[in-house]
Parts: sequence; C-alpha cells; structure tokens
Amino acid sequence: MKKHVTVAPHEEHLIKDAKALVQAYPSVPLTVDCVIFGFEENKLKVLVIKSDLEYYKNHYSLLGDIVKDNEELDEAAYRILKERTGMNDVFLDQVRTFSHPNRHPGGRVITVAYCSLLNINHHQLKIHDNDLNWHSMPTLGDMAFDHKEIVDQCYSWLQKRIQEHPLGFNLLPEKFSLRELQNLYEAILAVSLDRRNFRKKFASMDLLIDIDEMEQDVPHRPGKLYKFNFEKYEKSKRKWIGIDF
Amino acid sequence: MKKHVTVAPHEEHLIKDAKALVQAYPSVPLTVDCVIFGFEENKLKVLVIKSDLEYYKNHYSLLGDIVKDNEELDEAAYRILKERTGMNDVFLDQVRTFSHPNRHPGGRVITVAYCSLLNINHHQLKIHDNDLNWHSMPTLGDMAFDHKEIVDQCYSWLQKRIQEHPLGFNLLPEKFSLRELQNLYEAILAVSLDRRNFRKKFASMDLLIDIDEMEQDVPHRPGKLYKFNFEKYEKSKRKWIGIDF
DNA sequence: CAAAGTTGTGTATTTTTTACACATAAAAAA
DNA sequence: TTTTTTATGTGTAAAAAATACACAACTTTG
Repeated sequence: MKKHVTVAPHEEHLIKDAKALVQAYPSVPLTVDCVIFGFEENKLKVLVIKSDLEYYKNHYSLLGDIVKDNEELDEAAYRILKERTGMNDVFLDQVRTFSHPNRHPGGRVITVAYCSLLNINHHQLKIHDNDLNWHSMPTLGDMAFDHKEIVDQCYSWLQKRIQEHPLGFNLLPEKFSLRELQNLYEAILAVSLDRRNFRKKFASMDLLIDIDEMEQDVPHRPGKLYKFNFEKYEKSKRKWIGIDF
Repeated sequence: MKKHVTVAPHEEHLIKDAKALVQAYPSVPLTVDCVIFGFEENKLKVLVIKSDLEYYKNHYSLLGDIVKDNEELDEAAYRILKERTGMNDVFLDQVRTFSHPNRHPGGRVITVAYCSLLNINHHQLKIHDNDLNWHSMPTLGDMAFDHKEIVDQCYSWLQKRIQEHPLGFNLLPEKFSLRELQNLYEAILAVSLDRRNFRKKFASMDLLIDIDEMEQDVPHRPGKLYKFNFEKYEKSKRKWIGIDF
C-alpha cells in the first residue's frame, strides 16, 4: 500500500534553483567608506583625501573602495585601513549604509560607512597621494559625494558611543594622563567638564590602571600615566542602562 | 601674454568619465530584510514567513525583497511593510548590513536589516501566503539564511534603544495603561521592574498625557489611560547621556 | 626666584535610584 | 450578596550618584 506524504500547499511552488534565482536579481555596485578619526593637538581629526573625480575636483572625500567579490564588508574596511595607514589591529565598526540613487555622479553606488579610531602618532601615513591628510573636524567643509553627511552621522555615532563604551582609548597612546583623557572627551563632546568630577567618575569606575609612571616632556608639572583595563572591562560590561529619554 | 594656470600634480590623473568608472565596478544583488516586532499577550513577537526556497523548506525567514533600481533602502523597507501589513506610517529604522559571502545558498547577496515596530491589533495581515505569522520571540528557533542572527541583532538593538527613546509606544495602542507599558518593558528587556518605581520614573519624565479615561473590559480594577506626548518629547530631547560604561 | 600652567584632592548639596507595604476598586466566582 | 481574585494607586526612608566649587603643591621656563 502506497504511503501518502503530506504536502503543505506552499510546497508546490518552492524554488528549487536558488542559483538561478539570485542570478536573475538586479545588482548594484557596493563600496565601503571609512571615517577614520584621530586625535592630535586636542582636536578630533578625520582622515580625508582629494577626490579622484574631475566632477569633485578639489573636494575632499573619505577613504573608500569597491567591495570585492566574496569579500565581507568588514574585510573590505580593514583592507582599506591597512592600505592607507599600514595598521592592522584597529578599532572598526559598521555605522550605516547610504543608498541615495544620486549620491554618486557616475550612477548608482551603495556605500557602507565604517567608523575607525586610531592613534595618529602610532601610524605614519604610508601614501601621500591626493593630499591624504588629517583634517580637523570642526573646520571640515563640503565634501565629495554625500561624504559630509556620512562624516556627520559617524560623528554623532561617536559622540554617543564614547559615553557608553571605552572607544576613546583607541585615540590615545597606550599610556595617557587624565588630562589627555579629559581633553579627548571635551573635544569629542564639544563640552567642558569639571576636572574633579571627571576624575572622580573614572576613579569610581575603577577601570584605569595606575602604572606608576609620570608624563615626560610636558612644560608643567607632569601627571600620572594610566592604562585602560580592557580585561576587567570585558568581564564586567554592564547591560542595564536605565529607562531615560 | 598667456596666463599660467596652476595645476596640482594629482589633477593630471583626474577621472573625467564617472559613468564609465561606475559601470566597470563589480556589482552585487542587494536586498532589504525587515524585522517587524509586535506585542501581544504580553509577549514580544516577530513577523515571519516560511521560506520560498526548497533549500530552506519549513524554515521561517524574515520579510525581505530585492531593492529595485533607483530605490532607496528606506523606500524598499517601507514598500515591504506596506505590501505585507498594509501599513504606511510605521516606525522603521535601519539597523545593519549583512554581507557574509555564503549567507544565501544561491550566491552572494548583501542584505540591509531594518527594524520596524507596530501595533499588531491595528494591522490585520493582508496575505497569509507561506504561513505568514507572528512568532513569539523567546521561542523563535532556527531560521533560513542568517536571519536568526539578524533577528538577534535587531533584538539587542531594540533592548538598548527602547531604554533611551520612546519607541515602545509604537507597539501599544494609542491609549494605554501604565500596566501595559510596564509589561512591554518587562517583556522586551526580560526583567521584572518595581511597579512604584516604574510609575514614578514615567511621572518624573512628564511625557504621558492623562486623557481621563479608564480601561474597558479588563477583568479587574481598570487603570487610567494615557497617551505619549510625542510633541513635548520632540521639543525636549536630551543630548547629554553621561559617561558610564 | 617669580610666573605660568597644571596636578591632585574633599566636602556639602542636590538629585536620582532603590527597596519596600497597604488600602482600595472592580469583576468573577461561589 | 459575599468572598475571592487581581490589579490600581500611592509615599517614605535610605543609599548612591551627580553637581558645584577652591586651594595648596609641583615642575618648567624666563
């Protein structure tokens, strides 16, 4: 006796050939753009380069590139960083994807924005093509494509993120003084903070390691140097934020 | 006398034909996937549908679609919502782009995840093809593609976001009781909260409008109904969070 | 040796968070 | 109609966190 196999109604139209399906999809050029922040002379800076396009002659643009076949977006972003700064182990986070149909004068290109933070002094720029340079954030003017909007969104992202996560240490030397740390926060958040309360706050977090060294070559009384205790932080990440808006 | 025009070195290799440049770019199929959250019977739910692919027979997947030529990602996401729920003015936010080369069995497809929140009772599902249904979050098992990871990331995003922004009201009726609001927060954050402190917190924000109506048809003492004061919120968004991690 | 610039520290006040209990109201069940 | 169930609505005391604020000491430079 023949067995009856139950077939759900929708199984009748199941697609067997996934490859053919995908090949029939329209497709779109995809790039990654990196917003690379640095900190120097108490200013937040961003790495920019003159646009290659005549259309945007003399406009600065972000460091970006086409995503290769079978390359993950994260990979592409790391590749760009490596090519431009020589750095490998750098902070990197995806921020947002930008898709306005006219964002590129050559036709539709989708781009995924990544934000990266690095210590300017640890990484000499390898290539100085096209006026690659660190540009101070507050004075950044128009840019090519929608890159100004991308920078602005990454900056907002950074302002929020730095208050809740220890990102900022990626912008500082491994050993830093509390003044340097405060200057960093003040520059990024564009506020001024009370020194005593700032120090008290970080003291209460108990995530800075006093390495018992002093600043060198400062033209004033040297401060103590600290390292951030990433290990302890990883173990004790807090989850609860508290409802507040 | 002939004028000398200064030409920066890099201007010699400026690209004139942006169109040709873009046409030479490799391209990739791009989709949008929507993680649509609802709230019903004190549970957070997500809208899922059986996969069309034989490869993922009987696996649930998210509502997604190819992004059309010259369609913005946001547009595509709104289109999907409209097609599936009939809803137009719905909360929607881009969360993240997923690019693993093998995430789709038919070949490389990049997808942009959007998160949407809507009130289940206000929107009858138009189409019930492929077992479209609201699935309770805690019991959601494996899914097709990398959709489980996408849901997980959107859920984390929601947990964080709901504590800092008044998203949650999109999941509730326009008029809601404080108990409903607390149940929502407890379900999403998977914690239990002290009722008096919860109410005190919202009272101190002063963003709920007491509309002087009571709950109907509840099997117990009815509570007062409130609306969220979106207008006042928009005017008074706070910017400063406070360093804390 | 004086001036400039910065370090390092404490306390009082206010605000926010937390923990916790009881009387009351409405509906449902007995 | 009474009792039970379930939820509403409210206040206070204690602890923790945030804020505002000032002065003495150290190092370098001129």
